[in-house]
Amino acid sequence: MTCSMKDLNGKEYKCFFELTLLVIGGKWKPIILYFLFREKVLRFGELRKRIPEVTERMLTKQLRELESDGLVHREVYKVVPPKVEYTLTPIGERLIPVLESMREWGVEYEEFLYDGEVLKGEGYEKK
Amino acid sequence: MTCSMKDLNGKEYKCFFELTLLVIGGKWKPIILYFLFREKVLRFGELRKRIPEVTERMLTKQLRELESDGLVHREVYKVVPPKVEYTLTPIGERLIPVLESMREWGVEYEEFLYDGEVLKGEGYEKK
DNA sequence: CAGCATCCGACGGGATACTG
DNA sequence: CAGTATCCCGTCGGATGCTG
Repeated sequence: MTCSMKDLNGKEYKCFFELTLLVIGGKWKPIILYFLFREKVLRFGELRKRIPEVTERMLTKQLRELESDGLVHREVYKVVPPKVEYTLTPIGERLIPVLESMREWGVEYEEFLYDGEVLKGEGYEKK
Repeated sequence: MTCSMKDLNGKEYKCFFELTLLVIGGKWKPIILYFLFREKVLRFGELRKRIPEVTERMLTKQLRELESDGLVHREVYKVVPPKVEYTLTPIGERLIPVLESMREWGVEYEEFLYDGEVLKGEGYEKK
């Protein structure tokens, strides 16, 4: 496995792990992708409701990045009031199994944490 | 899927995707994990040789985080000159299939990029 | 050999206010 | 409704130098 330098929209990556991380690494991207996968078509405001903690600015930014990376399709309707719908592209959908496997490992990992190998005697508290 | 707030070593996460991203998200972590998976036992200097671009500081930092997150085991031999060996823990090994699926998607995604949906007419160049 | 300490720049991401 | 435009700050990660 040689890891030569390539780049994606100005961001560098040395191997395919990193390429994938570049694309899904934004703070809100996995959640956005997951909601789009579950509900197929969502408007901007609908996404906001489903992810209440995100600010408009960040939601816009992350969606634009997902769009320019080709994972999300943005359909603009020329009406008043404005209407914009977001959907996954085919390559975006192919990412879902990866997210699923990450989720599964996360579940397992959390159990591991509570079983105490790491947190043994460190005063960790669950909120 | 409700996403309530929890935290891992002070870092917050709302769902299992994010938990996994917290743990593997460091710039050099996937590569470190992958080399440890392939070669089972590696000393600090051996890791450096395999990842020439990383600085000592960053390699140390990422290894310490992986260790405190329970993915990597650090074995210190009290000899002169110092000798430290790194290995994957069981939960660390269980992460490998996830990294593999990320790598596979990355390969597919790169093909998609070169087929031009995203880069069509944007002057993208392969180095 | 395997590190830690310090300094520093870049940028990811938050808060707030404004608009076609 | 679906965004921009500013401002700002914390952190990630690089460079360099020192040590048990």
